[in-house]
Amino acid sequence: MAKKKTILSGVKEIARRAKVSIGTVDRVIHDRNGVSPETKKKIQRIIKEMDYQPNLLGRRLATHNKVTTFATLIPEISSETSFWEAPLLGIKRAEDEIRQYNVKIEKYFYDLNEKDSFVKAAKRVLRAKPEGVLIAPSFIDETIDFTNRCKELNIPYVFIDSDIPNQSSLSYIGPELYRSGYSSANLISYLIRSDEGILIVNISKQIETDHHLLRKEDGFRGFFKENNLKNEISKIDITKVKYEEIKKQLDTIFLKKKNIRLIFVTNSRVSYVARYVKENHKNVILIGYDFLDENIKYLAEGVINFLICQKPGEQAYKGIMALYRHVILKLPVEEYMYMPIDVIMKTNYSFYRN
Amino acid sequence: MAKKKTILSGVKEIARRAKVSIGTVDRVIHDRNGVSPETKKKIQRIIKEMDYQPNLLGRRLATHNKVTTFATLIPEISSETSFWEAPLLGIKRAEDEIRQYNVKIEKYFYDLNEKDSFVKAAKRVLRAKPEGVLIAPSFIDETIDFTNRCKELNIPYVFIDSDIPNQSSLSYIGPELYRSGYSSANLISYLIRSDEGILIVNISKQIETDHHLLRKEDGFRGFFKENNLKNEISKIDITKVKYEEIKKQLDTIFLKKKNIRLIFVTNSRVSYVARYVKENHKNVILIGYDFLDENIKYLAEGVINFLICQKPGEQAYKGIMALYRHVILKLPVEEYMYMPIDVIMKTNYSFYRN
DNA sequence: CTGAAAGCGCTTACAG
DNA sequence: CTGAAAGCGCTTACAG
Repeated sequence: MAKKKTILSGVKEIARRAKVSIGTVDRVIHDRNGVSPETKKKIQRIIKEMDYQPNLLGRRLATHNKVTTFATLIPEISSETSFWEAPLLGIKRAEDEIRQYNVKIEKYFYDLNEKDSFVKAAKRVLRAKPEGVLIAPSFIDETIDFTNRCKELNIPYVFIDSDIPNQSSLSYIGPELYRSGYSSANLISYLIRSDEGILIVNISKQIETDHHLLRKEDGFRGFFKENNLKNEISKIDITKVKYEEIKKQLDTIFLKKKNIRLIFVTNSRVSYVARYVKENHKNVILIGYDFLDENIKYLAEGVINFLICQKPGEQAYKGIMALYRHVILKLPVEEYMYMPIDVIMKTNYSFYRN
Repeated sequence: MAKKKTILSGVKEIARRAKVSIGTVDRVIHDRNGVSPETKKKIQRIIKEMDYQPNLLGRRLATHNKVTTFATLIPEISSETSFWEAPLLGIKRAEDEIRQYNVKIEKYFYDLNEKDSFVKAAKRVLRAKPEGVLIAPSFIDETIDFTNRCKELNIPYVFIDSDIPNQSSLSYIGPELYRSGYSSANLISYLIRSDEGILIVNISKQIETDHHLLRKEDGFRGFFKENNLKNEISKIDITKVKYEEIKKQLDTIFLKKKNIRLIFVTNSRVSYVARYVKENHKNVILIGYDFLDENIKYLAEGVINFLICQKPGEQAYKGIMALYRHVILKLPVEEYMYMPIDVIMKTNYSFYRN
């Protein structure tokens, strides 16, 4: 077969029509300097006419040697909760997928109980000068300091897990926390009678600053109020994440409130409460958050009845892919990607993808 | 900067080490004829040593002009149910994504109420000689006839929505139906007292052959039996998918069974029952399947309380991507991809991705 | 301001 | 049985 020069496409066809070289076409496509206004206009018109879409394969192949580095800044996996395992896996999954486009991901971690560790890790991130950052913003003020520096340095960043609004992040990928508590309340409204009591349990070393939990609690109470449900709602805040402490506080509240029929734990620490419920033979419905091994164990046993899950692995995966779309592909990225609010029971968890 | 010939990679590096041309390397990689056994062995050894992974970008770019055609064979969207809208959207989403690799998708449809329409559409698919087929196998025997022909012609196929085991399909992507009913029963067990009755409603023109519904019903009953739940379970099969007929049968059963507190509709036709419940002011909990506009409307109103959803759009999307992975990328494909069993309420449906 | 050439990693004829 | 060359669509120096 003789070479068919008849059907050109892409930059070549544009160049042919505009009677210029493909180099000039490339300059216009990327809005680089050094093209006369007339030539530029003509080429832009032709691009419009053809509805030209660049072939990403060609583009990526041609820029093959350019390494792009992203940084991630998330809590380390601790003995208190293995929650952050899933996001890390999501980051690695994204990394595997885009490695072939020469993207490297440098992972930085901080201790959820140490503000300082966040500040230090953030400094190291800045020193590395990545071309994009994924952040789980546990400490609001410190995060804002950090993202302000990113803005100065023109480094795009995405938030996962919880949002800090109005920080011009490229995207937020995670739960809508108010709605998450609201929806949990909806489920719970089916599980109790009007004369039965509810206990809300917040477990976190720094509850005052832990906006996650408070937003969820707000949503929870919002649903009950809006729907005029009159169940007695008690609540305890536990700031020492130790079983003995948790047991003490639960013992106290159970003594005071005899009608507690259901416990709602506002985060992944529900397994501590599960242990208590199991050891003390409490006949309660127990609902908590997150698909962790320790939680699934109690779910399978029937001690935890429902887990609300919001795909933390997917959040991180999508966060990296958003950076990739923005930085490499130069494609638009959704500003908010709210995760579904998933209801997990002992009979459907095996099909769940966290 | 002078050309760095120092660091070669990929086929070039293999060729350099083996002291052959890249053409010969290519022949070995694709197991084509015309390479002496010794050369072949040597090259294979080097490939192993280097842990060589082909660059898919380069590969796809080089084979850019080869058009691959897949066919899809699913029910058309009918006035009875808009269920098949989501899979069609999933197919289109996959098509958009792999269009740049020159994949075309030809879409064939059949009428769920007309076996013959399936047979005819299947014939047209075969005539088109696609390189892969996605099938929603509503009619078992007819599907087996069809897939047998595909096997003869070496055309790979995937099933979505419901499976026909042992038909050597490349993959099944859809619900595990027994487990789906089983899990629904688990949820329902929280919603009723032991003295309250349950009504199972199957709605389909051909219930005897509609393995979907029966498998779900089995799973449902299985849960109640295994957990020793004694609720009275009634059931009706409705084979005329018309509101008047459905109303008549529901009227009859409600007259006979005074303790019905919860209705479980085993497929997406739950909106018919919702209309009945609403118009007749029945005080029941209503649970059904699938994220359809007509169902969501009743969910938002509070007439339907829960919908079980299994991402039909995702099923079709993954089905096409499985064909793409197998046919184009020559990568392995999972034989079973079971969908999660999602619980949708009026408060979380807006975040759901079907 | 513009063009011609080389190259990204691979595949595809073609020649021998 | 093997090699040399052209090409996929794009980007990147370099020369003028």
